[in-house]
Amino acid sequence: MSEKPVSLSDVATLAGVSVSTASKVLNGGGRVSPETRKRIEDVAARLDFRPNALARFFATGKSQTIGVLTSEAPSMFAMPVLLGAQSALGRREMATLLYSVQYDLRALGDVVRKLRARQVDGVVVIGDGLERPLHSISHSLSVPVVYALGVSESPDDLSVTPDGRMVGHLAAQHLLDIGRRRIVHVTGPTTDLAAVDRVRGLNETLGKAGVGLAGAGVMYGDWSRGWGVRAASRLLEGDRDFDAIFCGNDQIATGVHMTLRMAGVRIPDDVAIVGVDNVSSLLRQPDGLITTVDTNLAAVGEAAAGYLLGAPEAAQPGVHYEPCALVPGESTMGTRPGAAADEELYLEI
Amino acid sequence: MSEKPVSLSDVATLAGVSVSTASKVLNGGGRVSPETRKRIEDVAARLDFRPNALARFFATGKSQTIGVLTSEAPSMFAMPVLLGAQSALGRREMATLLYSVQYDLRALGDVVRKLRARQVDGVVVIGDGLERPLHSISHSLSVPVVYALGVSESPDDLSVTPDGRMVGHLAAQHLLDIGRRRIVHVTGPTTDLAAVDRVRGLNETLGKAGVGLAGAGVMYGDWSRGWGVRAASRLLEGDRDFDAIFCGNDQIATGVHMTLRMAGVRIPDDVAIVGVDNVSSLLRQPDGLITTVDTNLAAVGEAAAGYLLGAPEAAQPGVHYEPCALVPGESTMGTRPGAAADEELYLEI
DNA sequence: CTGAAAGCGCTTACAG
DNA sequence: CTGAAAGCGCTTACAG
Repeated sequence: MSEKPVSLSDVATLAGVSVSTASKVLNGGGRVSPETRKRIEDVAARLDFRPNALARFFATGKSQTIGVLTSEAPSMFAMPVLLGAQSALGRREMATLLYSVQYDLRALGDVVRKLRARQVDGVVVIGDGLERPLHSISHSLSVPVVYALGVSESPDDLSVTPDGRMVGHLAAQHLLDIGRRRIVHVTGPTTDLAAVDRVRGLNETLGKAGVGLAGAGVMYGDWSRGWGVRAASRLLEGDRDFDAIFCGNDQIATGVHMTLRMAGVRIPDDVAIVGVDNVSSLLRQPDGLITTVDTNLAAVGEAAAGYLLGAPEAAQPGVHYEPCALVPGESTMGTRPGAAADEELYLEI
Repeated sequence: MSEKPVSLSDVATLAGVSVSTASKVLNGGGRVSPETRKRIEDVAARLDFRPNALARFFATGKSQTIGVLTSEAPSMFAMPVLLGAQSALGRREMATLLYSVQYDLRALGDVVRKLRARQVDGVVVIGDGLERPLHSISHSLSVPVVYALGVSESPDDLSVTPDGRMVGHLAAQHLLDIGRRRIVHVTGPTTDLAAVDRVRGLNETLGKAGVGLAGAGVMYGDWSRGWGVRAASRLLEGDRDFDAIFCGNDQIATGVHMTLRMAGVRIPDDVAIVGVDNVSSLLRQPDGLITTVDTNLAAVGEAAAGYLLGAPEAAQPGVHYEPCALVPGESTMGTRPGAAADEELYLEI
């Protein structure tokens, strides 16, 4: 389909001016007479002139490109962050160069070389949560680097991550609001700072209300549905003195939900459940079954891109926390009247 | 911490040759005496010479970059495809330029301009399943375009997507293998080709075994957990003459699972359940609870990249189907002895 | 086997 | 307000 592309000098020639002047006009700047300007703009429009970005990058030494690093193992939580960042970058005419790497030093070294060779103007490193700090690559690049969905090992770096304490605050406040006072917490590994932050927020809000955690305290495990199943079984074997379970994520909440219902526990009447992550919505199949805290991952990505492009030297190093939001569902609010109309199809085949 | 970068002419000077010769050597080609070659390579290594990619792209007119388009709304299923493509591209020294767009014509027009301005050498369009055909942008680009996780509206385009019939085959065969004969199928909308393909595969394999679907046939609905809950409730209200449920995805399977267990149905003893997508593994929290068919999304992305780079004119237009794989879990195999050791921690706080 | 030279299409001081 | 010229760092026929 491509005719040979129109160049700046084509435009200049046809407009009867020099390339310098044409360049100046098309980049919006400089003192140029209105008539000349208009003539050039008209010709450019008529020829559908598209500047050769490769030539421009070369001439300016800037690629108008941001490198985005993501972990090779596909954690779906990185996706919204990635798209949030891409969207914010796109708005500023920046392109997104994606690299997926294993976060070991050797692979990182390779990718840093590639980023340098391509002269990226900045880098966003997307992590995989707070279980491990992210290797800092800032010292091996001369352009700004921001870390997202994870925290850099170096305190001199800027990291953006969901506000885990706020997750705990929102969940606790919601459960208090619906009158629950005997709350237990089932979550992931005690070594994962995401779990720890949520516990902290939970305790802060409960503490203010003069309420303590019910039962044996926090049940740490892993992040799987299977752990939710097992944790709920244990709770059922105990004194059953609880009216709400705050789960560290939606997978655990699903496991808990399955197990409690199987035991005849009514949800939310007997026990309310809150999860975290809003997974059903991430899967594009929102069902409102489980009340959850949405960690707003797109905003994390957008914020990271914003810090990168905004005023890199102005943004304070350290960890920036993005606010999250509670998404009410049936596991705390019950079924709303009128919901779940039976509009499905039955079909013989 | 960047010193001024080393240029090709620095290398040439220090090696006592011309830039032409240095260029030839460093690009691996040409007739050059072994001594000269070695001298240049040594100097390049010593100076840690990294060619300026921007200059090279400009000189050659090729950007060594592939544009990857993905839908703006973050469907997590696109993530593994994206990473698979990026990984295959990276292996060939190609970079991945990511654009997320709404798939409407106007937004597509904009992004096509950007892709052209940046002189991408090819494009992968990542779709969002088979519910709608993808707009074809091939005619507005002079470089090859491949469609993944979706099918282009144009039969002249090459599309790569998971093999939906094989999903049905595998699920059916697995259920037959474990002795089930009264199988029902609960799936998504009848308008979604992914659902339709799976139904077709299911019927083919059951047909060969002389088994028909149990009950009222295929239950079409949506892809949500909520639909799984409602479908299972209806089945429980019926004659209960079924010993297996093949669910169109894992969300539906989870809803079905919750509901059956709540009703005291034993899984898999009374009813076996199979889902699709291997979501728990995509979430990096595999739990083995539900037998599922993994659609191998990373392979879809890799295949798309492969067609793009391989021999674009050799690859036949049309739809290419990537094979998928069954991942057995407790919902058909029961708990394996020794599994689910109770290694979690209890912690007071 | 090696090198001088032109060229890729743009930007950017600088001079007029 | 406008233009001539140099330069960005590499590749690529071409001549020797």
